[in-house]
Amino acid sequence: MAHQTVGRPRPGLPDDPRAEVAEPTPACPVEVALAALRGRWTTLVIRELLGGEHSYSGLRAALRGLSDKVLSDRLAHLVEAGVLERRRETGVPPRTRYRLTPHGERLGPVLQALWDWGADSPAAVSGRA
Amino acid sequence: MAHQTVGRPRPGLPDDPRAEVAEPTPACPVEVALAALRGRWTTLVIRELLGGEHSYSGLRAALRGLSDKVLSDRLAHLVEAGVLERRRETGVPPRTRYRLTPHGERLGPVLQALWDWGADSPAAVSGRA
DNA sequence: CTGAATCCCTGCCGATACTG
DNA sequence: CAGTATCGGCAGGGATTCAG
Repeated sequence: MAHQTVGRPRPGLPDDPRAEVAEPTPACPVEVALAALRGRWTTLVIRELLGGEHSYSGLRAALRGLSDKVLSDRLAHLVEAGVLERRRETGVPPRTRYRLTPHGERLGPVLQALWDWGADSPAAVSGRA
Repeated sequence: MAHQTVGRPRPGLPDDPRAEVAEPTPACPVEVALAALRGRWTTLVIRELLGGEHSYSGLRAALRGLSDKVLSDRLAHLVEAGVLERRRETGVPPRTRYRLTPHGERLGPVLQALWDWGADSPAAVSGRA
């Protein structure tokens, strides 16, 4: 009775053998998710794409301060993680469109959960330096 | 109609000014949450505490491979983030108990969301190297 | 327009040793 | 038992430059 936080029979933590890992391994789904979100600017890139697909320069325009290197790093990483889909428009001015995959769309609730927790955080409320 | 993923009127993304940040700033609740979870071993430490309070050595025993430095780093960081509470038992053998704060307990659903997404991830399913 | 290549600097993490 | 001190290696990230 002391802790039933994760004690529900959902396809999650308690019964799954991967929940017993004693080391940070890629086998743990939580690590997989955090690995996908890892890196500065990553969530902001996702947030832009949650609002609809964008071109490379569109993203760069929306996220000033983000260098080319980091942006292309993030995009490649997110494509690799199955979050984004890259579509090249082979025209005279080469265009590339980035959009969320269905799996990437499902990050919406995840980010929402992170948001809700963070918004409720004492650090966010009391403005602790 | 192209994207209603975050289009619900929950206390989250669309209407909140903090959702429009063009830079990774601590003002964004998502950043707050990810900052709390940041660092290797962090989620595993939290997982151990989700199963009930532990002593310092209890955590170290549960998480072999985790050095003292990193463990105390993580604990201090999580206390700072309002996730953990440290309670010193000033007895003859000095004991220190770590337990989740109510706010820390609320990380349960967050980790669940991360788990669910990661478990559904192509990288986890198809075992992509 | 869409990146890739390079350089440098910082911060994280692990190992070891030491203290109250 | 519960940490802190110190050091070194390595990866992440920013600015700039170059290429397709």
